[in-house]
Amino acid sequence: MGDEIRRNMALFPIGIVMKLTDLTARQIRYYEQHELIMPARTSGNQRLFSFNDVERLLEIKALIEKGVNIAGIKQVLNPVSKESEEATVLSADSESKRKELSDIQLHRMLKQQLMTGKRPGQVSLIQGELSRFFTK
DNA sequence: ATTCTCACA
DNA sequence: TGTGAGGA
Repeated sequence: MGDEIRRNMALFPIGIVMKLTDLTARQIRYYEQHELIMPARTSGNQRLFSFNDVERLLEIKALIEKGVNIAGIKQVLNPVSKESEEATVLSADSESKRKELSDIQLHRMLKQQLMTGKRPGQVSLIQGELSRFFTK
């Protein structure tokens, strides 16, 4: 896994990212404020995005179109803690561990469903069951 | 020509 | 989220 450096290499300015993602500069900056992305900066304070940032923005865009809000996206997309999920499980006691585990499984299922765009007839699950995560 | 931050007749 | 101001 070595070309991860290439994918995380800051390359393009916001103008190009706008065309690549069909998002407005406003939206891109807004998502950054909410820590959904954290692009690099040039010495002149200009944002520089990597391939990963762009892909991430595309995922965010997809989720927003699915009707998911920032809080929800934070749950589904969490690069800020790839191992925090497991850490949560490891640091939990037997009883809460069972709960945390089911949460993580549900978490992954929801992500898969939202990203894969499955089950057209159960959009209610996205607003109902998912709200459980948004609120808490 | 581009992007940045801030603020809202 | 849009949009315009004012600066880099």
